[in-house]
Amino acid sequence: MSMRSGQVAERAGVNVETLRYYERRGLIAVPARSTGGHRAYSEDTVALLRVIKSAQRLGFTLDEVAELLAAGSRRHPTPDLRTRAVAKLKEIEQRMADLATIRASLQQLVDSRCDSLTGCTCADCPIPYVDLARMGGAGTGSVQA
Amino acid sequence: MSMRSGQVAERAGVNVETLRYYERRGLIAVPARSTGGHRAYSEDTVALLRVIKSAQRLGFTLDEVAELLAAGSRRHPTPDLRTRAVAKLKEIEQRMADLATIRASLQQLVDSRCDSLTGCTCADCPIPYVDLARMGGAGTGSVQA
DNA sequence: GGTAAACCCGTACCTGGGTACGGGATACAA
DNA sequence: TTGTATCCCGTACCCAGGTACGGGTTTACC
Repeated sequence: MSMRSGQVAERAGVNVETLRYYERRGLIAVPARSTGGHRAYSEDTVALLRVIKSAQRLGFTLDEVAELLAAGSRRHPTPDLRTRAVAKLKEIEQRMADLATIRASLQQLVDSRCDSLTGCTCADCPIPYVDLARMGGAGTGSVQA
Repeated sequence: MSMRSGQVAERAGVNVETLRYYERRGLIAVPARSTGGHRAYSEDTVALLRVIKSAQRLGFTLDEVAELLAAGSRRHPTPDLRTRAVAKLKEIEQRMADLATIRASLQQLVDSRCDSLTGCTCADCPIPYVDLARMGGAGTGSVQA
């Protein structure tokens, strides 16, 4: 019982084009074809797509997901997922720390009653001094579905 | 005492190309030109660039910075900056909350001793169920210098 | 057997914030 | 005056993760 791309896409909640894109990226296997050339997917593909989306929501990039999938398909897998999850956890925490710094600066700006980026007349204006250590680091960090 | 683009860029810690880019985007004024056509900037430009970079570090996009600058240059400015800062604060907090959710899921994954995205044999495997409410929302949220 | 929906392919486009390139002109010092 | 450092301009490219387009098949249903 094979499924066509549209069905798979709908059931996994992704765009049809995304299937082709993932195929190109090596995230999903090249599927069998009908006599006419249409892709014929197995049920597993839907589950795999859900796993990929889950991993993305956890903050893994598609490259990382591809590696994890490849590692998982080898027998006697290294404890790669755990290792990477721990590393990712650190990344996430760093990003949260950066956001906390930004939040503090913004809060200061609000408290000080600034009303203009340039000609602000408030005493103790924080704007020129906003200076976060270590910015420009790792992660642009899109984390979305 | 006007400065050339290279000097301004160096003093503000940005690339020369970035000056042209900001000019195109309307973030900095179109500068005067020398007889030969070279841009002649005033001292203020350096300060403005620093302000722009500060605002970026606070999480504002260049479009938002442009609007804030435009609003600030009108006399009797509305308390626009404060208003937007408050809104941005909410955005930042939402992003932090999302990251906290991700962190919790990752932590669960680590704790449950998962070792494969697909064929994980651990009891209580969280991977297929990672499901963050409200993802896919507002912010890709690059926050960098 | 007709027709409409779904599928095929390659390729271009999108967002955001820049950076790089190439060929030509200018500025400044020796 | 000549060298060379800097600047000019338009345009293309970079990252990630897709999405859209257009023209041509195939499948499914009546």
